[in-house]
Amino acid sequence: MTTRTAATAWESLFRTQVTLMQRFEAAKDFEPLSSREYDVLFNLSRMPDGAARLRDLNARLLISQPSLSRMVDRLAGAGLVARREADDDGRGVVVVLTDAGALLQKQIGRRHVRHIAALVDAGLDDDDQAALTRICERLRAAVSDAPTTTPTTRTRTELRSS
Amino acid sequence: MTTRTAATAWESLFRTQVTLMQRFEAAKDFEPLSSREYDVLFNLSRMPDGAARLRDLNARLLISQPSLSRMVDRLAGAGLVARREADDDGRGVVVVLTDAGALLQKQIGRRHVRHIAALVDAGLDDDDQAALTRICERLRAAVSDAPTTTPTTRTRTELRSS
DNA sequence: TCGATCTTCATGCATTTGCATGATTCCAAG
DNA sequence: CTTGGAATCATGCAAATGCATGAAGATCGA
Repeated sequence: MTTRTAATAWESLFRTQVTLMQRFEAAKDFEPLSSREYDVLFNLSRMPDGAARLRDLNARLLISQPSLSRMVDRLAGAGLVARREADDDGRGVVVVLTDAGALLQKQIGRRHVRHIAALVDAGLDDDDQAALTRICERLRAAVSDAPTTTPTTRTRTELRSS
Repeated sequence: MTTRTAATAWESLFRTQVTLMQRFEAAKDFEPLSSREYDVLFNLSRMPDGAARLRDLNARLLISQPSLSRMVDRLAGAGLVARREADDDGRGVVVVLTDAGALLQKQIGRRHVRHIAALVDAGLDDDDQAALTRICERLRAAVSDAPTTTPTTRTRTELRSS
């Protein structure tokens, strides 16, 4: 059955991500930031002007909207990003990478990329690396296009309440 | 340069994981648990007797040891796992899946696997799925074998302090 | 134009997490 | 056997996170 190979593929992908990320965390690749904070700066650095709407940033992260809102507050307090109001939408907030934020991202990024290469090169040859990229991009594109399934409302059981 | 393809491969892997996990979270696949709590039950379900040392469990998760210790407390309070003392190590704690925990894991797992298959099958054919599994396992094995790099002590900057 | 609904973001509050540290137990060198 | 250090887990406490909700602007049909 094909559902088994699909589940196995996802499990391999997920576990591999966990294993690699454990190494990055253990080596403190993202210091002096948390990995999530770095991810915000990294995503901003890939945007046209180092800027993105809060909502678009949130769409690329595994973090809730309120958490991102407050994380941006902290990053802004540290001078790594700046908040601006979107000129085309009165509700919108644009997060911009400051010079200091861009610099810090580059510094961390250089160090981090070296660590990535050390681990990935040790396990995969160039063909495997290219294949991995191609397959992941294909999967991600397919999922991004597909509509989000909204589940029927279920109750979140509180573990402590039993 | 090879460091670029390695970084690209990791970035693809990571972003794909984020995208898929966002879907799973949005669909509330793990209800009534959090994804992290489900991951604990899932990992236990794959162990010989549904049991594992706290430290071994921690080695498979992206969570700190104190957090896992307290999460196990909550899961035990909910009757999904039980704590036992390791018979061969006075310090050790063995976490065992209870019948209720095993049942809940299976229920969530069935639902979750269907969702996985729906997304993965939509983007990848069988060959790609098999290749993805093979490459990820190869990478994970290589990283698992490699020794952990211990960094020089760095200071964690508090964002709020500036 | 008006009103209903959706979208976007912020805030109150409880829960969860991580860091630093402490208490035990295990282990290995002498 | 003893002792110093490593390994394993728990706990105090501050910080970060998520959920529920609110405020305010945008959008769209009547």
